[in-house]
Amino acid sequence: MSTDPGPLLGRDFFDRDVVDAARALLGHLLVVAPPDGKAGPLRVGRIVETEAYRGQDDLACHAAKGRTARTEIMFGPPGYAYVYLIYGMYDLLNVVTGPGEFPSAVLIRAVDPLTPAHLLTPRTDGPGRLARAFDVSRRDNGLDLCAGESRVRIHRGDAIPDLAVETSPRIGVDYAGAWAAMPWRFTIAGNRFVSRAPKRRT
DNA sequence: TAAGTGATACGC
DNA sequence: CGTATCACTTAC
Repeated sequence: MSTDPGPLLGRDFFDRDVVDAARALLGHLLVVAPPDGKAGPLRVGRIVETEAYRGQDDLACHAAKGRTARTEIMFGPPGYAYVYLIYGMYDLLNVVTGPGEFPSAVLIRAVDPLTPAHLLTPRTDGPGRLARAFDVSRRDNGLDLCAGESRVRIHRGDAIPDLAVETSPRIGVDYAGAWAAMPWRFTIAGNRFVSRAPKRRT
């Protein structure tokens, strides 16, 4: 039923500083096939909101805890999925980036769905809703997003001009001190699927 | 505005 | 072992 989403992004795309990668991911396509044994449409969404989490010094980044079972994937090569559970309910999808094995990842916070809306149950604005709508969960942790046979992949989409990109502080990381102020959230200005930033805690 | 949910990391 | 915390969302 669906059209071919186009070429995959190669490993070299993700092999760069995470802040650059978070910016560059805007406009590209998250493509997710149904899990083995499950029916459903091919889900495709244009990435409209991302956040960068950068290394062990960044107190908002899970890698600040060091190399643990959970963060291990971030200490590996770029282009792999880092999926974890938050608040006991929501799976969040990240893409491991570089340079090299520098521990960092981009959180995909929202997509503009290209798959017809009536085929997607919930909304795709916000990282928890997105993972739920696209049926991404911890079982996908460690998947190679650059491999055509992977269930979860990222395909080339349209480039977004700098004028259409806004930056802001990351959401929900006020515990991270000065790191919370870094403008490492990237959004496509005015897109209706960008999540609404909740009021910051004090 | 608050509560829900369970893995994780850390202290004992 | 116990428990505080959490890159969120939804219902009151």
